[in-house]
Amino acid sequence: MPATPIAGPAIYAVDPWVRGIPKARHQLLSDDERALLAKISSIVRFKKGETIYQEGDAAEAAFNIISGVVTAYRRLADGDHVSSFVYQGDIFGLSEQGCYTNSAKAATAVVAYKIPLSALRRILEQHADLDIDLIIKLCEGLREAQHHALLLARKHAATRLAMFLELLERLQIARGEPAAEIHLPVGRSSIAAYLGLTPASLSRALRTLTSRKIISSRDLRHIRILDRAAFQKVADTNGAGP
Amino acid sequence: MPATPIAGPAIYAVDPWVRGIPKARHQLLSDDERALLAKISSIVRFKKGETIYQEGDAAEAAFNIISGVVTAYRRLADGDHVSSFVYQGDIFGLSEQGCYTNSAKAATAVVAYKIPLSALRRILEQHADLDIDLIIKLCEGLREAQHHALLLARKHAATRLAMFLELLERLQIARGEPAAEIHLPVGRSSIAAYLGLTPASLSRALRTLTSRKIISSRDLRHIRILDRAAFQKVADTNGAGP
DNA sequence: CGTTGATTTGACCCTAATCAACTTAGGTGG
DNA sequence: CCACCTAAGTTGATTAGGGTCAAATCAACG
Repeated sequence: MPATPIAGPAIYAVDPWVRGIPKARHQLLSDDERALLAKISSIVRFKKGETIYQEGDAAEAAFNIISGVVTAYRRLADGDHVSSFVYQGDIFGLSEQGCYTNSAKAATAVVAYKIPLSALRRILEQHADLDIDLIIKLCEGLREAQHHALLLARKHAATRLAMFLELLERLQIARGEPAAEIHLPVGRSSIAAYLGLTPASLSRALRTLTSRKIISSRDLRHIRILDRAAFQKVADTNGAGP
Repeated sequence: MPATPIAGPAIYAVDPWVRGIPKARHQLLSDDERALLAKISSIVRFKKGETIYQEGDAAEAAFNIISGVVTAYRRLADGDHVSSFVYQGDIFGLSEQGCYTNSAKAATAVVAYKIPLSALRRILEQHADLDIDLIIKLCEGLREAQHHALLLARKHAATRLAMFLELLERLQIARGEPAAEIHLPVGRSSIAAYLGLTPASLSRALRTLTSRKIISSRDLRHIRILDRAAFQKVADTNGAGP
């Protein structure tokens, strides 16, 4: 046996009830619970760009990401809308009446636990602790979706972009990664689809912040915040700065 | 004893797992569960316009609406953003780390169960059935928040408005109310804040649909869809019709 | 019946969409 | 390892649509 075997599914979240260090994310599942879930799940791998499931497909399983990033999106007549970027320790594969409500594709190479819903339901009926963990995680998902809506309600492209970068940075910190630089998990068009902008507008917003020396980008996937105060102002207010 | 005493909190939702009649909403709680919850809750009343709690307040209780409509919103530097309209059978009062993440005010006169979180947590640890009901309801809330984000990502005011009316109609049907006419629970400015528009733009969007004979409004709170096909086209596509 | 706040309308401005041309990045095969 | 090829991203010119601010109308309430 290896020294650190994979213990089983892991759910990371901020506790909705307990007061603690701001945004302290922790592992919700105990070792026993992880082992329990491991017994009913299988490990699956997806190549970058691969479709995991599509909106409307019969939902047989939920997924828990071990590594990589998944894009959850909906296909519309006029292009895609990205609902969320799903990271390690997150869950995806929500269903409504037995069908997935959105599509999912691997934004990077992905390794995940695949948890059949039938088995999951059985376990949830038995183990109240597990239910509570799931409730906590769902609360977090709900808050994130509401944050997304808040972002989309902002009227200026630069504000939306700044809020998004702020979000990525927060997630990075919560994951314990270095946060000097913000890492973009996906390409421009996916970000634009998340922000409700066209790629062209996103590009311009990026240019605006860059030329104002508020941010700088090392390459297409790495952004650094140079002027925190100005950045915050763009993220918070709608009006353009002086 | 009256013939139909108030049985206790009620949660209505669409089951995420079981396939059934499209969008069939039903009562999740059994009589026993409702009685159990009733024991720890109190009934509270709010006058129209009254603030129920504010973002950042210490969260001591969740609420379950018996009658009336509540507006959940966030206060921003440049006006309010409405996250959701909460109806009978819904729950509100989500928290993060012991604090409410948004504000809530009564859009109409409201009667609700107030459920202390401490007692709720205790019950949830015991009763796995109840947890599952809550999970189902949270899934529904998540889907709704994602739908809201989808709506806000649409670029045309008329499209957002149509999607919103569609939503209200769907909810009305789910509640078993007559759906010949769509009832708006709140005033224009709240709707605008939900749609990410200014009241002026909302007014114009309304006018556009009205003058194209797609909808008509009896008064400020009642709208009727005249041309279903055209309406659907506005809601679905982004491009303007001929 | 008047007062107050909400809603509609108008004139103008400004931002992001559009469409298209151009450039860059990244992957492929020689 | 480099040249090529394709998809992705950027940039420019133009336009449509919503924001803004202000005035006028309407509704609700006392």
